[in-house]
Amino acid sequence: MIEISNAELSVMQVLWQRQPLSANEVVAALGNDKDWHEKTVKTLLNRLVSKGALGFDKDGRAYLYYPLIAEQDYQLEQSRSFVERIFAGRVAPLVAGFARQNKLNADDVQQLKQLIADWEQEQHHD
Amino acid sequence: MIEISNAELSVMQVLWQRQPLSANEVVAALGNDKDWHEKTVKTLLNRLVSKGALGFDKDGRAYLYYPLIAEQDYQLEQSRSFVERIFAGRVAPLVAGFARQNKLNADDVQQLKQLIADWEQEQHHD
DNA sequence: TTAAATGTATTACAGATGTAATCTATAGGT
DNA sequence: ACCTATAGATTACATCTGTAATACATTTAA
Repeated sequence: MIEISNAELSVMQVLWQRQPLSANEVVAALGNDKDWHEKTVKTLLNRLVSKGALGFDKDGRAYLYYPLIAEQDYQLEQSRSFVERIFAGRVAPLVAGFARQNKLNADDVQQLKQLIADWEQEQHHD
Repeated sequence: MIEISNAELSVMQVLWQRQPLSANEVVAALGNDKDWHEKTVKTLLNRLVSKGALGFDKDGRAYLYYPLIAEQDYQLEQSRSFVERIFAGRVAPLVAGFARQNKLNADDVQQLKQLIADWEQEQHHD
């Protein structure tokens, strides 16, 4: 399993949004949120390539980077391991925490209801 | 915010289960799951005390350790920051991932339905 | 054609973390 | 009253991470 650090994740998220991007484009995209030196971003790109999380094509002397792992796969694996570690594998208590803190909005609830409906539908299928 | 590392978390979880415990009792409790040297566990206890995550009372030359932060508070904060980082703050997509992977069981769904019912109830009382 | 600019690669360095070993003080046995 | 076993404190050390600076190569402007 490829380990992606917090800072590296921000870089991945830029490239999951739009790809491929040159290093400078990544720097620019991060500029809004992060106050990182250009050199820092280049280091992160480099480490992500070493780890096998990013690939690149050459465009003259510059590289165009793109993700080698899908955001959804990453999200699934991270969710699984987080819920395992913190909630002994059960997701409901996590949602309960959000509910208790009024962190659920109508959209969330709507989506959860739909998920439940789908799940129950699935149970009936033979 | 106190940062608790992965290894340290396992120690906290033992003490959230039962408290207070001597270092040796913690070592014993961890013995089932982890293959850690006694010295390693002592180091983790020490770091957790330094970080303010554990306190202790003296019992002769030994210490009896107990958590200074509540498991529920820790879970809430970790959930919040995880969902923020990975899912832009919305919890429903996380649950959707579990659903897609058939990681929801009837209990989970039952609890989610209850949460939703409570939430909707709450919306009504002005 | 040569020098400057710019892109990537390499090196840097402090703090956190995993994983202990060693040091020091003292409770308890003889 | 001592000695020894043991508990906690301190030190160790490699790797990962955040955060760059410097080195090196090569495109391109003059």
